Amino acid sequence: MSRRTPTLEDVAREAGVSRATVSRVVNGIRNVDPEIQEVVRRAIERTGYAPNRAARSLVTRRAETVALVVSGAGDITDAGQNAFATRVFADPFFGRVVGGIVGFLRPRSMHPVLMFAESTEAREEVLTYLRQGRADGALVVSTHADDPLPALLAEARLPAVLFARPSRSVPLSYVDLAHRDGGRLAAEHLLARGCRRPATVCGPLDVAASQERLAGFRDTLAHHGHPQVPVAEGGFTLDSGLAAMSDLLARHPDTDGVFAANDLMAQGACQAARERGRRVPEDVAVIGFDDSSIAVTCRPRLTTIRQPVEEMATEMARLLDEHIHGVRTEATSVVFDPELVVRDSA
Amino acid sequence: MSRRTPTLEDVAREAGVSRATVSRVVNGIRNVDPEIQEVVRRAIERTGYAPNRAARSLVTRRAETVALVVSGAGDITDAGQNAFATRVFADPFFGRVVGGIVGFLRPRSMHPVLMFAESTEAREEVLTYLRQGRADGALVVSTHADDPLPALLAEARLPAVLFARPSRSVPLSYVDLAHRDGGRLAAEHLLARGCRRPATVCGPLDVAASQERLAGFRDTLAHHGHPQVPVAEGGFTLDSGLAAMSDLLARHPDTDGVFAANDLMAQGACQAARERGRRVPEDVAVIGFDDSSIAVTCRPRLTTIRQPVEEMATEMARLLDEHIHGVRTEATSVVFDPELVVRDSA
DNA sequence: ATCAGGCAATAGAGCGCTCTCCCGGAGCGG
DNA sequence: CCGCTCCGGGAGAGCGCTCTATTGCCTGAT
Repeated sequence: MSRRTPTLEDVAREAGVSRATVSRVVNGIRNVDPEIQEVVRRAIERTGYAPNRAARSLVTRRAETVALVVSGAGDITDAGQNAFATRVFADPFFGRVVGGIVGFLRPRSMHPVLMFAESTEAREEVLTYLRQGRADGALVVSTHADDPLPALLAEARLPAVLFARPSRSVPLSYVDLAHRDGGRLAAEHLLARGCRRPATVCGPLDVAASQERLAGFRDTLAHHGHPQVPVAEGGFTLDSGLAAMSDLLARHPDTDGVFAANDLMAQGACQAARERGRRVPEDVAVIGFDDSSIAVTCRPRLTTIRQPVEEMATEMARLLDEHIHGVRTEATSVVFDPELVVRDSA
Repeated sequence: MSRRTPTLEDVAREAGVSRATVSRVVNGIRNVDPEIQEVVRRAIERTGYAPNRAARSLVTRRAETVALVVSGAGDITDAGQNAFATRVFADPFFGRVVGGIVGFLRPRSMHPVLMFAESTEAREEVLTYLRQGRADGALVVSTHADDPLPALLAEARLPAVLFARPSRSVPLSYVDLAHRDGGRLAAEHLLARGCRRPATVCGPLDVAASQERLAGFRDTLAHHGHPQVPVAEGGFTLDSGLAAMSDLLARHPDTDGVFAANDLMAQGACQAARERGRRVPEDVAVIGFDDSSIAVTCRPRLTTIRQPVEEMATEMARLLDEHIHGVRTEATSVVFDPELVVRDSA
């Protein structure tokens, strides 16, 4: 009737075997007599034994945990800490990332530790966390280019995998999308629908993905007789998309097709178009990017370029797992293909 | 030039003191000669020492980690695992919860482990995780009433705090909102605007919060001469809100004010109203609940009942911390007050 | 009968840390 | 000058687990 939690020792005594034998049964390794196995299993049941992870980690040098780091650039004030978290998850994109990661980790009984790294101290804390062995590696999703975290991780030789290619080359594995192809698909679709005056609400140009999407869009249009394409830069938020679209329509009232670099901005663009008396898609076609949940919930439903975020996130987790277990040693990149999803907005 | 990570022993040797002294400096306990403190600190710096958490946890019996469990009822298939995660985070509500929790944990150098418990095995895993001492306690956010997890946690005497009062009484602390007052505020606002035919798109009626919001709304209207109020039940999603509103308008075309039990459904209700040729708020006023990010991003911007989710989440973390450290032993509830936020939709 | 070889199970040495107990010296009142 | 307290510091016993080395036993070849 002791209150303390049972240990291997207790189970061993209960089963009348040694600690080592119980350990083998628990970890399912080496040959253990099936009969004894059963005895041990019953003893475990009876005592309600659960192996102490700290003790195990101490000797295996594995935490069986990975950190999921949402990383920003710059140095936000202390007050902005939880605002950052709120803002990050306001974008359905991260939910999909989490979903994909959990999909891989879970069957392995692992769970991600959620960390935010938008300040220098926060980044330092991530490094410390990993160095202390509380997590075996990090999955990093940067919200901004010029995120210093990847370089810090690489320098400290800590296992990590990034979502998207870092702006400065860093010897870490990453998964990415062929953004340029996404821009191309958007351009081709607008042209196919007969748009004469295409334009784009691009993402922040300090983000590589934005540049690529824009480049793919522009290049394709240039090949089809549109050397100049009106561009307005947004910040991947609904508001910024709305503003950029207003700006675009003010400067080029005859715009009849717009490629927005993500769905949130596409939604904003639709609202701006409506506010200025344009019908979507009749007067102006709008095409988004990501195929996030809002693409189907907003009206009109968005035609968009699908980014297989879940699969990409799953691949991240797989790569990290391989790095942690030493199966993979070289930094690797895996690039996914975008896909056009036609709905109502274009 | 050894490759293995430095231990206390190494630092002690480097500083010319004992292991115990270094430990004291690291943990900042007891009086250590300032001079020696400085010597040790420099040794730590030089060796790049980071205390091994597994070893520390082993002796302190603390993981300094809490689990953030998003729990659902029922028994979803394996394939639905990451879909569940994706869906959960599609609701901006959870981002706010995460933000509030992180806001409390972070200054304490703690980080939440994200877990999903929508199946029996997943729930078992949460219990095992805690029993193994990988986390010191759980913060539970249930998506459905009749979630069996709280009872399991209480039975296992594991520290846990819930978001929202559990449907069946369970001896665990929780934070909640005065939902009834929220319903009352919504009713009063609609009446104040001069609505004659109020109705409501309520939430799933197996959720206590939905019932309370509905009750508060109904009671208040009854007091003001509206004994019968049309009700359509939704599922807290945009689609369900849209469908419920369509239904409502079909059955009661003269409806001129609607209280939707969350913002997502309010947004759906606005879309349904528009599809049926009603202007919002001129023809029909719509009032939401939560004051989530979509309340300000959707058009028209939603008048809504604010739920201070971040503060509630912070309080959850605080309560759990107190339970873990034995400062608080009795299960406690903290109830927050809702607040009317007037924007454009009503 | 002897002994190599293989397999099941045990013994016991740590993993890196905390913390209690102990010791030596300084400070101080009697 | 003695003995007491106080305080800074060290020694060492674990925390609960894994894993290597080892023992004991049985089989089968010599």
